[in-house]
Amino acid sequence: MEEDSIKKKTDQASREGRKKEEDGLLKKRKPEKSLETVATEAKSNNAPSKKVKENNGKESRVPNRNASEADGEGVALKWWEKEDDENDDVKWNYLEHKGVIFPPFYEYRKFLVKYNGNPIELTADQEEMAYYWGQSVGTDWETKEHYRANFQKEFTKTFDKKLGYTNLESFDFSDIVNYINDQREKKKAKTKEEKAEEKAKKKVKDDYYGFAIVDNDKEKVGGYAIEPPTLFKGRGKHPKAGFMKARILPEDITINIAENAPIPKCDMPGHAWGDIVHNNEVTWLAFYKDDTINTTYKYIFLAASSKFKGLSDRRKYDKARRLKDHIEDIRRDYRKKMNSKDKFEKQLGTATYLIDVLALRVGNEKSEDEADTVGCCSLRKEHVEALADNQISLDFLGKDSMRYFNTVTVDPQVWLNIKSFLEGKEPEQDLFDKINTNDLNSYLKDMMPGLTAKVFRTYNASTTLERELSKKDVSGLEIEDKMAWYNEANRQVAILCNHQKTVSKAFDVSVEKQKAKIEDMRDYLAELKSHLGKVRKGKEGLDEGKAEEAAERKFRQAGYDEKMKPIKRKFPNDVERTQRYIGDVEKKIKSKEKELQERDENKSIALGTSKLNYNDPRITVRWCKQNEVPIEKVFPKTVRSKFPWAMYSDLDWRF
DNA sequence: CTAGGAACTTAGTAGTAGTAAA
DNA sequence: TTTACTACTACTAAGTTCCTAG
Repeated sequence: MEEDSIKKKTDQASREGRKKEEDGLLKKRKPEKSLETVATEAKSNNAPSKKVKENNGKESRVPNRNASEADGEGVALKWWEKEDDENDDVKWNYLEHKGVIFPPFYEYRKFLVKYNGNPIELTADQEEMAYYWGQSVGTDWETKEHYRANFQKEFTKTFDKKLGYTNLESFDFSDIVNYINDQREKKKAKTKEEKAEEKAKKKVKDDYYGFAIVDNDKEKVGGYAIEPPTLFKGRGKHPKAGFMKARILPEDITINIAENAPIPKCDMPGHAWGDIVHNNEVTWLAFYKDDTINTTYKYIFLAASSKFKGLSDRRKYDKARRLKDHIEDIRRDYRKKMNSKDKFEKQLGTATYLIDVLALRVGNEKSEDEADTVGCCSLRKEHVEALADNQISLDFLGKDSMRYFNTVTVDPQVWLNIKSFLEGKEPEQDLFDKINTNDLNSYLKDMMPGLTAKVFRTYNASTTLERELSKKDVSGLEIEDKMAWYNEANRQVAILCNHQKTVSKAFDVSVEKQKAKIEDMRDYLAELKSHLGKVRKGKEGLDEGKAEEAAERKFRQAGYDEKMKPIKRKFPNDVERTQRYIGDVEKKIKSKEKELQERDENKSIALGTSKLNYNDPRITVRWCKQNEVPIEKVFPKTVRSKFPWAMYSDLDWRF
């Protein structure tokens, strides 16, 4: 079941590819079922090996193969081994799945809730809301002003005005909060057996809901669970954070299946799907619209490992690669525009420059009901400053309200343009007042078919990764150093794209501990050296117990608890071994320091986003092959399962 | 030509599972 | 074996893009 080495896969793939060409078998081969396939299907009851009658009398189809398996077992023909005809208005000819699963209803427990110290009665709906508030107590959400205010508004308006229950602070939800905390404790205290049992239950659900049949393939479904109602937790200062997110019922759901596929069973008694459609020009399996928090569309799609996702992902990267052939032209062109007398052109050129050079997002308009975040086209004067020496400073909240804060030297013409665009404007006025995202994308389309602003992020990310990786020949290095180098290149991409994560609360504490431990190792090193001197002179060496006691005392004085133990002391009574120990400890200190430094550099940078969405995986695969780094060292399981199509790229592949 | 509907990609966080260190 | 920390995954929010209707 373990994945083969990449090399083996490549050989196999190219062999098969060649064979097919020779045989003229590029056309769809009738897939034969291998023994393995049959065995797998028999083992997992997810594959409908018997024809099952569903409620509309249609029969479930038996998939020929499991398309989500990338390990080569029992798969007759994989989509990435076929030519991409690019023409896929029709996404499927057959689609069958089990629909979605709903969260349990709220259980009305009649908790004791007080207002100004007096017990009050809550209806089931009120209690449910209060319960969701209780879930926020003790988290950061509890103290967020807008979240509090919105919840207060929405919750208090459910009461009769005459009661005067208007103030969130005056409510006492401790009964609810205690219950929630109890439940959390219980969850933590679960035994191995209980956990295993839960896991088994989850697997049964996964086996049932987690797969769809698309044409002849069995495909993995993405998230099929309907989001439970709760208080909306929008990022940043979202105007609607703290409001109730509605409970979704089957009537809200539209199911998309083939006409001749069985209608999935609705798991909520007394309810029925809102609609059944047979739209084979889209890839979604189910969808609903939620109007409680603005208007949001939610979809059930296939998982990232599916053909639908993989094919469009590969197209995305290939489009970004195509940009390579146009980039010089485009850069020349937008620079020309930057110099134009026409203000529209001037802004178009300047904005394109920022998107290309700083990897900014295009920045569509947003409504009043969303968090105030911006991208390139929606930058306002207050976000931009023209400094001396052709430098500009950008400071704004981007997607997910992540701060983009950067001071860069730009092209002199860009600097002049920005300065002029800023002139005479109020802080809240748009930097680019003559253009919008539509103009920008139309311009890009003219320069290259299919080109849009986001392609630049993919292009620049992948280009950066490839360039950074090639800056050093790592072939002779230890595997850890190779990985460190890969991560360093990955880091450069993450910085370019401004992919951040919040530093965990425990981070500083754990860094302090690490430092103290390194300090302790240094002490030990000094002790070893002094011990060496003594042994050389034939004198009695240091005492291990005493040294450890002293180190222990030092830790306690610094306030560390009992669990924090100093490094084990060993003072051998011969020169040779002592010297070896010295070498060992020195090495250990160095590696720990390096580790610490890396942790610090990475503490607020998220590498995963670029790995999953921006870096053409074939760059990584090639680099790994070239440097004999097993792919699983840099691509965790989920990443590998997303990119089966990339595993075959060989040594001369270039982005 | 604009607003907003529809479909799809990209994003960070919380919590859990896995693993290394002690 | 326990603890401490890291790595992953699940979840769901927040973008982009394309399109259509008014």
